[in-house]
Amino acid sequence: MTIPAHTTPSPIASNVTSLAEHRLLHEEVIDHLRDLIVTGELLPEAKLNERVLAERLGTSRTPLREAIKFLASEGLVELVPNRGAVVAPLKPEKMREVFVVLGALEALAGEQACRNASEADIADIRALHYHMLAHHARGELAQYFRYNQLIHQSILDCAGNATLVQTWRGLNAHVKRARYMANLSRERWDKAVKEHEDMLDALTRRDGTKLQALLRDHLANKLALVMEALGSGAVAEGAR
Amino acid sequence: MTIPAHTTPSPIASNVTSLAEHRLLHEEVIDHLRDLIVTGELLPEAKLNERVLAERLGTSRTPLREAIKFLASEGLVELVPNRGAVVAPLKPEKMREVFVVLGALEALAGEQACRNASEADIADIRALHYHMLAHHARGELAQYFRYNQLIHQSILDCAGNATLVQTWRGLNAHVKRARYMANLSRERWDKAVKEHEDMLDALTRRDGTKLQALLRDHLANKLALVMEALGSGAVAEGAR
DNA sequence: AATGTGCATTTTGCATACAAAAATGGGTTG
DNA sequence: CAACCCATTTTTGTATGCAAAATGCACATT
Repeated sequence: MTIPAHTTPSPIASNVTSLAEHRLLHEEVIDHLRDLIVTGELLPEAKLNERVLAERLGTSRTPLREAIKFLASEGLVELVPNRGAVVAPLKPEKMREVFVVLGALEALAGEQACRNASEADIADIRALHYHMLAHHARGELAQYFRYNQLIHQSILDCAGNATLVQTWRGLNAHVKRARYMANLSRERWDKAVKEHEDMLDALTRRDGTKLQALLRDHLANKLALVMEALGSGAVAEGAR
Repeated sequence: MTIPAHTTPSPIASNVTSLAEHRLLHEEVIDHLRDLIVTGELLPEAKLNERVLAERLGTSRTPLREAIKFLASEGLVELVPNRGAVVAPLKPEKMREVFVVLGALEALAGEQACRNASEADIADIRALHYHMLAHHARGELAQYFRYNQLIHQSILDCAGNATLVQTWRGLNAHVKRARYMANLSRERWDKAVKEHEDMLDALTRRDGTKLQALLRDHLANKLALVMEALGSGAVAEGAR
């Protein structure tokens, strides 16, 4: 029933920190609502009843509606005129699209990262990598995901392109959402880890072309994984 | 004082048509406000006074605030806690970032378009191309831009990836905004047209690799153009 | 039984009201 | 003359009110 911490306190790369003081309500609501959607607590196609949701989030309808508009622009919710909003459906076709675009973005990021990353940046990523390996070895899926995400995000950060990061983040939310629904076979999991090894290797050697290709493949494999899950009707098994 | 029609009635590629009936107020406001920002009628860093803007757009503050949140997610406005929103500044660094990402997206689109486009699609793009040439010959800049945008959008559409289109659209708004501020030398203009010739050629031959490279170069040149304009202090000369 | 039809309820969309925070400005003091 | 302080005004952030649209449901009709 508790909500996983997904606000990514990101050990490295804290670019958009700032607001220390008491955050604004509608901003809180944006993050809270996004979290509910990404973690699958609000299932795809679920209707967002304003009165009910506002009460659940402890606000009035106004900040909630503003948050919904924000998330609509991110693509996580869909606005239906005069009928409010629904959680964006999780269609296989949409997933395919998102992964294709993410592939291009991560490939770009990988290339740039090989150019721009400092040795310290790479060391940080290596550290994250070993954390991830540890969690993989212990079969701790949630923590594995966490570090996996942090690694990808760090590579993005190293590209030195905040716009790229922001764009990626928006699309990645969809992936995270699918992740929560897909079960990971040990076989696929091992494969993914192996791919990460290769990626770290390419980054260390600053072989941008190689890293680009690896990231594309990695994303393609993730897609295949998600498609399996979606195809097998495991779509609606997200929460609770 | 009148506002240029920027809602792109798009001769070809009308994918997201639907709502025939009376659109919702906050949606109107989103488009109207985006237009004001993209055309430079609202200059970068301009403060968005809710009371004034609401009056100007003929609504109350509620739909306006919802629109602002939506556009904030697109990156066209920035939210400052307890101090409202401002039109996103138009920094050279941001432009560089946007063009790099757009380059990757358009390259991806070009590659996919060479695979997926029907002959009819290509014929349509060719038609747009000739329209553009005509306007170029007559020195009609605004109409040239219009068809230029339509061509790029059509290539995107041909990629058959709605998410790609949506992502591109959001970033492209920033470019459009810069466009309205940059003056185009005849020399650069001719060069851009020549590049479009090559692009059409590659698309016709379905040479995805070539088109990809051309699009990347084309975007890089556009960036150089915008940077000139921004660098020469012509930033604040948008409107009025 | 299936399909309309009209009324009651719910829900959305927009406007307004109110409270808290920030800007403004004028006067005082060092 | 500049810097600071405090009261006033303005502006933002949130909650609430109200009208229009949608939904649900009982009942009538074929």
